[in-house]
Amino acid sequence: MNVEKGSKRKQCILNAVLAALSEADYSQFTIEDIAARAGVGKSTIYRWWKHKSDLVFEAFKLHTESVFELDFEQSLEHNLVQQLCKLAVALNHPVGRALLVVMAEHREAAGLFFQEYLLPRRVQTRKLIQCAIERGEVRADYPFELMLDTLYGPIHYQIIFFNRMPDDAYIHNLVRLVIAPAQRHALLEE
Amino acid sequence: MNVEKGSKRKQCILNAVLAALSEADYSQFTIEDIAARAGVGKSTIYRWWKHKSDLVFEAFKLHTESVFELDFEQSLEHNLVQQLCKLAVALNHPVGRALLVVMAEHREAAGLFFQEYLLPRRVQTRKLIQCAIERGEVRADYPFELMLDTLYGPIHYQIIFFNRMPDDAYIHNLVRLVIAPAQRHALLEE
Amino acid sequence: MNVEKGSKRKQCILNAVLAALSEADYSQFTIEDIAARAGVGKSTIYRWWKHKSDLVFEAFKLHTESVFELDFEQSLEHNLVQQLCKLAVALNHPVGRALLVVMAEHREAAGLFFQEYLLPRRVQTRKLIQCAIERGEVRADYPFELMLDTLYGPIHYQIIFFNRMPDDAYIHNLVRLVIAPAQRHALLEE
Amino acid sequence: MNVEKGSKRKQCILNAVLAALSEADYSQFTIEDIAARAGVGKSTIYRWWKHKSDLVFEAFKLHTESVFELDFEQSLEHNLVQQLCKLAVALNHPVGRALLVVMAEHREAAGLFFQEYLLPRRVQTRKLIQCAIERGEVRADYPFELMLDTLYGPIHYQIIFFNRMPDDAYIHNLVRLVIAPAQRHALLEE
DNA sequence: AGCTAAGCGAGACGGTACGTCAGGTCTTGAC
DNA sequence: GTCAAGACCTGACGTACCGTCTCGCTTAGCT
Repeated sequence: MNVEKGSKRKQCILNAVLAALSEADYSQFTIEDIAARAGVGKSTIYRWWKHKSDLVFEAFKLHTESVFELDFEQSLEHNLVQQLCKLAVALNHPVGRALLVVMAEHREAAGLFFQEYLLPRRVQTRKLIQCAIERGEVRADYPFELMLDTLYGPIHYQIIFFNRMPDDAYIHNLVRLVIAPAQRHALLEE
Repeated sequence: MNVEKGSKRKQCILNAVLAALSEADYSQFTIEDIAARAGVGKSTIYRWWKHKSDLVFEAFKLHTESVFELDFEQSLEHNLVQQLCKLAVALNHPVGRALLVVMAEHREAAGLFFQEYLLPRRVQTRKLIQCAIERGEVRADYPFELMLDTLYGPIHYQIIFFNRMPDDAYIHNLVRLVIAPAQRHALLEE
Repeated sequence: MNVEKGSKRKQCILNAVLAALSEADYSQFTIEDIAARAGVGKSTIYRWWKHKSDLVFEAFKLHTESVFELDFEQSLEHNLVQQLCKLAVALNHPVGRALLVVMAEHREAAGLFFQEYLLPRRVQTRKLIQCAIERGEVRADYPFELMLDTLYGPIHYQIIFFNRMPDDAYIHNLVRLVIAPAQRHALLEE
Repeated sequence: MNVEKGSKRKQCILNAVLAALSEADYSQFTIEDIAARAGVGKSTIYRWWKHKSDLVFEAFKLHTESVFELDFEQSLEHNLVQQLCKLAVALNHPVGRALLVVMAEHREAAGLFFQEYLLPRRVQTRKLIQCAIERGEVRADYPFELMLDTLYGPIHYQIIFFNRMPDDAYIHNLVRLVIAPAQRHALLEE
């Protein structure tokens, strides 16, 4: 099929993107290099992706498909720790670093990507929280949106500013610190 | 004096940087434009700043001198709210946006800038916390480093990913949420 | 066709070179100006010509195609006068002046150009001399290589050092003076 | 004295020029390099020489003072051979090469230099010819100006175009070929 | 001997052109 | 008919020198 062929090519190009970003960071990432690696003409790339940034977005999606998977059977805390660990690894990986550059560079594109990809994942996490509430793990009247920012924010902050990937211990401490009040209040109010 | 003369020119160039970044974002920010705005040869810029990133760093410093001023007479909460508000404004300003791009792009340069400029400011905040401990505002045994990440992190996260400047209400809520446990414990332990 | 298309653009660039050199001398001759005149990017020029000198060489070839045409029906003297007259005009033209600068500046490139372009023309002149010998115009045992230097040399010398284009009278006298011995001996030996 | 001091400095600069041109050709010849070599500020150079070309002219004069010395006791032929040999060496030396570049580049400056320096030397040679005429070495009615061009021209021609320094044999043959008619005619008319 | 003014080194400065590079568009020939 | 290959225009990069200019520091010459 046409579609299949196209898909095959797209896949090939995205693999080249992942390979390129794994070898060097975003500053040496060029379309021409990707085309050469993929054995493809530049025009073929531009046929499907309007900008270099789109390539990075898509590569990041490919690279982080599993990061946002939740296990509704497990506790909220366990899920958050798992997710943040995977997120930290993903963001610290060259592909994630590239994503951060692109997000910082192209505000509108960043906004779109956030709306279309990251926000829905966050919605999933909200659903998880809802479950936790229903299971009595955390109290219901708590600013969970804000709480999520205090979880996701520090991960990004550490990577960009401290230039350091938060390790498991950091993330464990972070999660415990942040969800404690939501739990403690619950306990207190009992 | 030599110093004054040099400073005058440098000042002029940095003003051009601020002007340029105010009119358009970092992607249209070019050395040649800065040189033209400042009425200066390109070489004069390259004589003092090795990279475009250095220009941005310095412009950011200039632009945020007052952001990190603390008032040790006031409460910790008040200081944090004030500082985060000013930080949010500064980061959301084109100069701050440019800084974020540069930090994401140039890891090493970012590390240096963080060590030399941002970390010392954070040390000041730590001192403020020490005061607050001594004044009994907050308990002593609390992971304040981590707490600071949960304050600074969300501000950056909101700006980069939500593409939105946290407003005063957000920051008030954030600070209250984050320092509450440190205070509550203190109260509880009395 | 590819060739034609490329040729068209190359032609366009070479025309720009000729135009530029006609308006100002080699010292104001810049690649950027050529690119602008030809409505072409700089890189397009650099794709085909490694150095500015190559542009000048090629422009000179274009400009002097007819200079070295010989008429084997005519006498040696007549041919030499004709050729030297055309050569004088060509060298005195801005394009020729530029060639002289480039030849003086880039010895190796000059050597190549001489080998590949000027020497073959000189070989033609040698053939003409051979004809003249066979026709009895000049004697066979004469150092014609050296003689050619005493013809071409003064033309260049006048242009570079006297900054003056040799006129027809000068060239007539020169040729007569130089070939007389070759002829006279022939006569004497009869 | 002021003059002496200035002279000392000028000498020092000219030595630096000769040294620089001996090590690399004119294309790497920069004022800044000369200033550094001479341990002198750029402004000191520009105080005495308006342009880079003037430096080359003066260095060439310094370098060729002895080239144009004639020995009126010796025969015309001997003098010409000697002079042309020395000229060939001088022109082939980097300083001479630089002179050729500058002459080709700056027509007006070249004209001035020719008028003020080279032409007077040629006048000396004319005087020598006058002696030769009076001594009966050569006939009086001969186009000696043109003849001189056929001597000097080929030397320059060989150096610039053949990129080859004429050796003694070449020069001997050249001189003999060129002055033979002037001598032979003299003989014939006796 | 001390003082002042010229001369100087050092090198910053505004420019101009360089040659390179990559982005994103457009063309072409082969498959 | 599609697509790799790559030519093309654009525009910024960072570098190298130019010729001008300003700065203080010598240092000579006069008091």
